[in-house]
Amino acid sequence: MPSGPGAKLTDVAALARVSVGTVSNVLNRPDQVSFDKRTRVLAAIEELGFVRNESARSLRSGSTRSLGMLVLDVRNPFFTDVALGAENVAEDHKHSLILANSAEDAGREQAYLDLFEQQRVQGVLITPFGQVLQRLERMRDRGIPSVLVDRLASTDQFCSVSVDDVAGGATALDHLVSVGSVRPAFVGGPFTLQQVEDRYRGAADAAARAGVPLQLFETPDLKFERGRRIGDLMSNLQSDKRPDAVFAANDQLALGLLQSFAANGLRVPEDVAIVGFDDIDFASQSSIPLTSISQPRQLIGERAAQLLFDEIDDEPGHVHSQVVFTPELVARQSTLRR
Amino acid sequence: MPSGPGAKLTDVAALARVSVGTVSNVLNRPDQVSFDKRTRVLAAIEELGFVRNESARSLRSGSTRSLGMLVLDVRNPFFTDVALGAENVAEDHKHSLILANSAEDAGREQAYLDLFEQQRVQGVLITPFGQVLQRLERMRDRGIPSVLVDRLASTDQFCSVSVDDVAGGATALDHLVSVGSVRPAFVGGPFTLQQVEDRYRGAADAAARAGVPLQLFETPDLKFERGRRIGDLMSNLQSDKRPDAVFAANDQLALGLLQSFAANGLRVPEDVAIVGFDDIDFASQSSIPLTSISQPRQLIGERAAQLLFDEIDDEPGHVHSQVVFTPELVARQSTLRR
DNA sequence: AAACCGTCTTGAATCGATTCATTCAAGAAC
DNA sequence: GTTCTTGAATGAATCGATTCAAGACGGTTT
Repeated sequence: MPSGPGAKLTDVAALARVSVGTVSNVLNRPDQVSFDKRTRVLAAIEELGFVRNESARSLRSGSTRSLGMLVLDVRNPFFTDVALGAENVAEDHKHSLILANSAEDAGREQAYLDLFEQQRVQGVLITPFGQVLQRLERMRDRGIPSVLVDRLASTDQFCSVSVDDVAGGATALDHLVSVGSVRPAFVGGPFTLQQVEDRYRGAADAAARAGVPLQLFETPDLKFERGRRIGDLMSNLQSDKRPDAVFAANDQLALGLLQSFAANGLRVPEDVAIVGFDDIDFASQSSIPLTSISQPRQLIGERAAQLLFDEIDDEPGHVHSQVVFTPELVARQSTLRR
Repeated sequence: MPSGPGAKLTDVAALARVSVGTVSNVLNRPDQVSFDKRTRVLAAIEELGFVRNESARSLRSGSTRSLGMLVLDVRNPFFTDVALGAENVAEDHKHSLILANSAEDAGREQAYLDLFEQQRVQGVLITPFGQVLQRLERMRDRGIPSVLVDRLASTDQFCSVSVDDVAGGATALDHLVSVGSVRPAFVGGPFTLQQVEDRYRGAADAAARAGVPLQLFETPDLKFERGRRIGDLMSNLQSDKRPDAVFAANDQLALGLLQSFAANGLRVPEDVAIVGFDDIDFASQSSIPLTSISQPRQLIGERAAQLLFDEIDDEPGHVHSQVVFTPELVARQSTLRR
């Protein structure tokens, strides 16, 4: 019968009639302890229901076993997929991942970075929202490195893992033109998000090359509901003014548009074709499956975590690297009439 | 210019020419410190870039400022919404929420509970997967209480926040019958998940009352891909054997079914009507919007966190309570022909 | 001037696991 | 029989913030 709360290392040592050092060794370097003492200690641990106090452990040893991850929006499946990839790598390194949500709010972002510093996490994976690069540099100088996720590092001060959003934007627009669009539009915002900016720029360049105009619908966020509203707005335009194809800055927006068009009696893709970005699972699961620009979501998380562990383990000799994946078009029904 | 890594409390005290106790007071009870010392201390903190060491803090004070939350599947938007609600309440209490993902794996579930114990979290929010109730009781006896989320506590040993899944199941089936189904089916599993079991039972009872048979398609999980496969399987049935309506145990399954039916040329709802469960955002955003049984997702998370804080704060006099929300039908196009 | 009071401030003791220099035992080498 | 070597075990010192009993200070009252 395990007993009450709060057995500590010394209690275990007393019960097993060994020193505290030996108990600690059983916990951390079990092969350096003789068989019979080891078994005695393990039995004592079991009997007392001893659970090691992580605070004491990391205070003394000076290092925690955790990473912090700060994403723009936990409700966006893109980010939970990235987080999943990162979590798997963290687990391999026997670290845990603390997942936090800045919710596109600069204040929350700062608050969570405070928290990560206080907790002395070993490193941070972050999709930045506000102006945090300076702060991240400072943290790195104090021993908490970070890796930028889904965002190319504009300096050589950080590792980053991202996709080539400009190329992705161009791919999307080329595709729309190739299925016959002559009045394409871009929907997305805010343009302070680098991802949005880049996707737009890629699309705008491609449109210029193709000799078609690109209409712009700027939005304050990238949520479903926003897509719905923009969709309603477009649906009310005269058909010769209405875009015949839309490139949305992410899939949530795109799905909102899709639903709005369906509700307003517009046919997709005949009246309006749609391309999204991210290729979240729900894109293909939608009953008019959505054409999207696919990012290797889990892989992004995995690589980011690997780079972070490189920097953590290897502090002095570490060279920052920028991993850039090329996103791929996945053409589905929302742009392809059958 | 903030200096190097690792300024500690004593450094701050030295620079501000006060004692460590005073610095600690500035941090924790600022109103008990005179104005000029307080400003001196704050200036020193600023100058040194001091960040308090949470490990040391919680070792000495004996308490952390964090909750653990363990969900079945972070990739399911239902759970991220619940987590969001919980996180907001945690934030109000100046606690942070450590979000972890058991991924419907009993081993991971145990591992994360180990972690939470070692970290001495103040409490745990959990959607149990394996047999963990005994363990949770033991943890509570040692001072780490937990609240069951999306799962009715079968004992009076815990607080819980859930919805009435039996009623929800009945509502779903009644609705299908009311729109004309005579050959409804239930899709879901594993039945070791209480939620699945209850939703099925409610539906089965309702079917019996209505005098229709209820076909059962049992699944090993509740993911999209599974729904797609079951959908393909159903689509290949002869039309007089094929269910004319499906109640899926959650929305991800339902959306998989929806997509499969569309791909196989079955019309929804004319050939097959579909009801899901959870009413995640993507349910309504699907281009044939999905009828679903709605749960107050964020509210579930909020109430669960509130109950947990009640128990944390109020340890001796705490009475466990079961909050049960009644889920609501949200009828959309997947069951209503226009 | 002594006694008293409330408000600030002080600093040594403390939380619990880890570390590491030191001790010990037993076998190997000479 | 003595000295070395090796592997295991020991336990006091340590990590950094918090706590709290005790002290300092300034002002009031008697």
